[in-house]
Amino acid sequence: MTPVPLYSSQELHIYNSLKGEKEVFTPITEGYIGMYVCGPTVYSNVHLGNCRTFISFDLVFRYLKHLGYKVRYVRNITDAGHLENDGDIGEDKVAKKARLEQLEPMEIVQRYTVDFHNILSQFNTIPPSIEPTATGHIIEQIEIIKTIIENGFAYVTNGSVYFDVKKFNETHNYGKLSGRNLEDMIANTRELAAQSDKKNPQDFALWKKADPEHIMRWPSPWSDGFPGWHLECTVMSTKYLGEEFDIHGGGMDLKFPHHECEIAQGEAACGKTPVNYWMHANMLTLNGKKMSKSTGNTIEPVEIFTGDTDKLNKAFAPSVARFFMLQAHYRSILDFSNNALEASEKGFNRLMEAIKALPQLTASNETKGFDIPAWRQLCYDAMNDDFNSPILIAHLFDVVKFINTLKEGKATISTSDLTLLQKTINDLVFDVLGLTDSTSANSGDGMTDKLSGTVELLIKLRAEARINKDFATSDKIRDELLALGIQLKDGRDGTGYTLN
RNA sequence: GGUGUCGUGGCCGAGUGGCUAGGCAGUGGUCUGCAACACCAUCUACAGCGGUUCGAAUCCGCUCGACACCUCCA
Repeated sequence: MTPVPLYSSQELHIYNSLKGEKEVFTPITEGYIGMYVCGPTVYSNVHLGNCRTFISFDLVFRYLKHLGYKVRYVRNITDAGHLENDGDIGEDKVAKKARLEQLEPMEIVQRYTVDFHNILSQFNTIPPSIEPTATGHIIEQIEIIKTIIENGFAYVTNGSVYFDVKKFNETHNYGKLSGRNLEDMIANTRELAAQSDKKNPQDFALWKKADPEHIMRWPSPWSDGFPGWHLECTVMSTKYLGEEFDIHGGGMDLKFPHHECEIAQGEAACGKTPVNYWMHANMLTLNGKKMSKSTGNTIEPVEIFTGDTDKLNKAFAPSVARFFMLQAHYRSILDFSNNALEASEKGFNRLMEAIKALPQLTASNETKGFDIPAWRQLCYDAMNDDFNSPILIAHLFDVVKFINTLKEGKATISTSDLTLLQKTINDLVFDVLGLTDSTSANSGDGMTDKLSGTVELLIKLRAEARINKDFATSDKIRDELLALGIQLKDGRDGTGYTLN
């Protein structure tokens, strides 16, 4: 009996949040994919939770490209801020921070955009094809508001423009993504919006008139003000990907109201539902609670890279943190902890050690002990099943064992299988998972020729001491090098070393 | 209050009706002057109660617990 995997073909299945189930992925235009992911609001340093989402979609982007699709990946920068309290004051987050620190708003935006790019680059994410900013698309936002008003789904009050959810719901379905229905939402509205400009509490702002002290503002037919948050994604996705596109991603916390509003805006403006496949990446938690800037329950990537935090016992390489995240499925909640990271680091190093041994392997006439083509298929089956990276990684560890038995000469591999193995590892570990070998000496504080020569000399001296049974000297060399972060490794063919 | 997700071995974390995921830790072994490192082997868990079924961690119901969204959030 041959086991029949869930998806035995090469067909890619994606869990579509809109349908609540996995579907075969079919792009609108064969061979091409339009993908939009909601980017960050650049008013503070990114925390690790933010990064998880972008790493999740980096995996998606990488795999789609690996499958041969031409992908246009659009990820915005929210630099106009959001309405902080949709309903009354309407304060812009970026502008608020600017006032507190006496900086220009765009200075804040610049600083945290640079930080965002820097951190994501350390996590080895591939930059999006287009990274548009909200402030760069004010004109387009104003234009689409006009269209929505013309189509009868928005109204103007005191210089602000609101989306008429109730009206929209008469002919469309507001709530189809998040599984809510408007009647329930109205029935469950707790507080009465007494002094609100809105007809209904569910209505959301498309344009907000700015208070006099509000710094970031633009002229519009309705008032000097600023666009509503939900609108920017609709405008930028439509502009660069069209009125209908393939994939829209974002954090689970954006499902409602943000993405629900995007659907409503798209349908109200264009008469079409904008997105075929909605994908939501789940949250990274710390101490069992969602990471969130506002509650202070966060850890910043820099703290992980330096180990300079009481939440960790040591520093961890970006690639280890990335590996840790990929060991969980993107739709699962993942809890961050020192213990979990340490476990991942050890597994990651074991994987990398096996991969480093690949070029030294010699091929034989036939493969014994492992079925490389079948293994490769299992790896792809895992990825085709809604980007199941943890299953892929489990399969990678199966091949690690095989590589180790090859190293010990207890198994053999044919030339063609060895080539296939090397290619598959290269494709999946480096191209798709986007891992990098952080343990090798090419990192910044790595070995210089002088230092490596010195270590080789010490190894030689230690070997002589051991031959003379002068273990006091040999142990001193070993222990003091270890204290410096250089670990000697005695093997059958002599002594090697690694940098810790 | 409404909506939804989830509860898996010491820890992390896959899996959705029968075929013991995987990683880490632990244990046993190989290697070693002793170690460390590395490698091999091993450890049979699915919140509780009831139901459906030949068979349930997986489906259904209830109970308990956790989390998320309903306000800015990745």
